[in-house]
Amino acid sequence: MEQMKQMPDDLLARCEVVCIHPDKVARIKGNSLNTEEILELAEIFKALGDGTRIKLLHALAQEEMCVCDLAEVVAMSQSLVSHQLRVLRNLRLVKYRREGKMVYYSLDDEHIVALFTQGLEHIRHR
Amino acid sequence: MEQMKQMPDDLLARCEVVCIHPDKVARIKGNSLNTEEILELAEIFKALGDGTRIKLLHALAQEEMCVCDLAEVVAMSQSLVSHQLRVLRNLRLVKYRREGKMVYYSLDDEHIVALFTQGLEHIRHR
DNA sequence: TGCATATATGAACACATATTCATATGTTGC
DNA sequence: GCAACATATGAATATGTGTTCATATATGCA
Repeated sequence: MEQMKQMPDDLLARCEVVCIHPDKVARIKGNSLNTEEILELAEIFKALGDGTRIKLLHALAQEEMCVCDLAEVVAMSQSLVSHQLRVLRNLRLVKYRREGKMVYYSLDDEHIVALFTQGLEHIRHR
Repeated sequence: MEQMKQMPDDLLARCEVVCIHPDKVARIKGNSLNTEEILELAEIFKALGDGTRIKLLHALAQEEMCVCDLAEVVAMSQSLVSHQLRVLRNLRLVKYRREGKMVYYSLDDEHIVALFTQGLEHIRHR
């Protein structure tokens, strides 16, 4: 802490460890994802990063289902299922249609199944 | 709440909304992932569900890099990068090798790149 | 209209987690 | 040994998020 006080101002301004390979760093930096892509990617993966939502998506990957059936399948409360379906809905991972009192959900994106499969491959091969 | 008190005990024991399509529910339930698979899948996707880790992985997808260079590339502190690299290490998504004072990280799994690509495809096609 | 059912949602809580700060560990060279 | 550097890590904090509870909305039926 006291050594910080002795550093010149320009070094203080940088406030970071020195980089070792400036050329490599510049090259990789030039090929980085833009902010929007990073945020969207993180959102998608975050949505898949929860056991309850994985169960829901895996069920819906097989068949369209109504909310109360989904609740039974994943053995959780209707309220929780509804909340999580909204998360998936907002990310357009699932779509829904109303039929009388019931609402039927299904997958809205073929890529999701592909991500699932790839993820399963991953954990099964090591 | 008072209506709960009036319900017969067996209904209270179920304590859930009635399921509408028992046959369908049974079928989907029979084809569900096991607990361990769900947990592992969630862990992997959770690791990918963070902007900082996405940046790190995307950089490592191009080239092996040492920690201080990674910190410079993602424009974050060395401490944070180290913490996040540990997360990726524990999940065996990255591996490392020591060379003198420096530690070089690289991807430990080809599937990760595939997941990345698939995710990018997803957000770019809609 | 009123009641029952199916779903959605706001609020609250508990828990996880990303980030920062300070410091420890490990390596090189003197 | 010591000093400088690269990395790792524990503690603290702040923010996010999964779950529950109560309640609201919407549809169908008598």
